[in-house]
Amino acid sequence: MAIEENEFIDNRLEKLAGIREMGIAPYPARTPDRLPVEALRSTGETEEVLCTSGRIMAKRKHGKTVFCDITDPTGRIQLFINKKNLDEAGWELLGKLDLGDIVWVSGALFVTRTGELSVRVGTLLLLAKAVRPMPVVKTDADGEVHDAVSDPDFIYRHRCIDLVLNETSKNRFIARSRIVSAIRNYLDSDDFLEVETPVLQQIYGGAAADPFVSHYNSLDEECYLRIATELYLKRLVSGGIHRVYEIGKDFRNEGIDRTHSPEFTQLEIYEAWTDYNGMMKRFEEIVEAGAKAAGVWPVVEFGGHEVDLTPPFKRVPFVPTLHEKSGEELFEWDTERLSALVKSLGLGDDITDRPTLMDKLFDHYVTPHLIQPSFVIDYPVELSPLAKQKTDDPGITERFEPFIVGMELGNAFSEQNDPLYQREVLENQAALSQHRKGVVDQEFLYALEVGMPPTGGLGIGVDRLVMILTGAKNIRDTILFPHLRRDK
RNA sequence: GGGCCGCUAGCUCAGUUGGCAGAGCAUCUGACUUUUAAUCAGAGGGUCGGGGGUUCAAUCCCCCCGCGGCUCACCA
Repeated sequence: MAIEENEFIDNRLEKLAGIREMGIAPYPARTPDRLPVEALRSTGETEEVLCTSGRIMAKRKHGKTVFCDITDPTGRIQLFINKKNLDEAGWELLGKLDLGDIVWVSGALFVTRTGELSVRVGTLLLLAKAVRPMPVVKTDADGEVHDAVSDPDFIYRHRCIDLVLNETSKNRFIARSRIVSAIRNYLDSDDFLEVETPVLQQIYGGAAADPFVSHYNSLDEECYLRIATELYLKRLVSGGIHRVYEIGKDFRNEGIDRTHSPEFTQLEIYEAWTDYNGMMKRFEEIVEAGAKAAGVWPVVEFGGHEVDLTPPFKRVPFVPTLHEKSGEELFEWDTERLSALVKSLGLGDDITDRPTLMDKLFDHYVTPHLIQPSFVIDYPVELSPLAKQKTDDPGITERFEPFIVGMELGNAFSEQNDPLYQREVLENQAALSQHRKGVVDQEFLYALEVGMPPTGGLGIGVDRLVMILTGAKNIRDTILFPHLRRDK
């Protein structure tokens, strides 16, 4: 398929041809020595000839003088290009340059009479000709941005333009990278081992979600993209890797919305000789490390809320809080009455599954109040098949979910390590499952049977944590290339 | 999947109670040797998301479809 034709591209292709006719290679392989733009700026006025390179973002022509603004990731600087300072070829080349082209320049630095530090360009080289125009965004003297590219579809499909034109977007992805580095650094320096477990799995588990299904051609076998790393990581704890974590993509073949992406980044950590209380501390410290890396420690603003990230986070017990916020002793109600209530609240019709009813009611009555960082603790056992029960109350599990600004950021528990109990729960669950009737991960149970020490486990939705720490309102704004329907 | 909103020039957006389609920026031509949303003079640029219907006439009204946004549902 040839490049599309339009007035702008045709015009640039003509200039490109003209440049080649001049004997200039428009896409040279090598960049002569250069300083980053910001390094040049911080040098200030000097007679010394310095070099830099960047993308032409603005061009103001004044006859025999042309001003250009060029940028690189470090900043922006003005070029002062005067016919008398350039050789003839350089001046001719300038006439064939457009906004978006990537150039290299050398020259002394001086301040113009309007006070702008500028490169008095003596040599001008083309490093890459842009044949497709980029939208032009201008900022006026008051700092007001005009014609910003804001169409989300355009931004998601053409992230390269978003990153060049939208500073907040670029900074958010830089922050994301630093947050993830800080988390790794925190865990690595506390003797955790980072591992990689299979993405393609024959038996998927560790969560309740529909998987993406694929196929091994050479084995002629169905396989699944993982929905969680949990079961593999616990096998490693059994194997004596007592502090272990993985950061990677999980895939869930379910709805896409503001807080759900079918392909998302999950951090799971497992630590022997501790329990869910230990995991609460880990979560608090991970948030602290991330917030410091993002430069929002200890208070971050999100959606009009001042969120205080200072530990300890509030502990919110599931059942008492549900009773308090709803004003009813819901846990004492029979299933029929709960179902009717859920229906009357418009949360779903004909739900007869007790755990699901409880979950919905909790989401309705409690979750919206969890603005400041909170751990919802002590979930009913029915909601938590992989968690250990409390010794003094087998109806409650040692489990928590962290919430910030009403958003669930993860899930953690004192891991169930009783192999007989775990087998029973998983087999019962599998018998009821629509997707994989009777399928139980025997290797996981094998590992528990061999013996797994008391262990705390914690999963964190990394994209959502990045949302909180960078103010992103949609999970897609934390993912460089979010999934979109085919563009037709 | 449901509801609501949107799709007009390369970009940001007006607009037409149904009657030859508009602006700013960008582009092209010209002027200009310290400008910075440069300025001035001129020019070009559109399948008004796609298809069907109603009508003398549809970008506008109706139906279907596509893509997107918000939201509800689903989602450990």
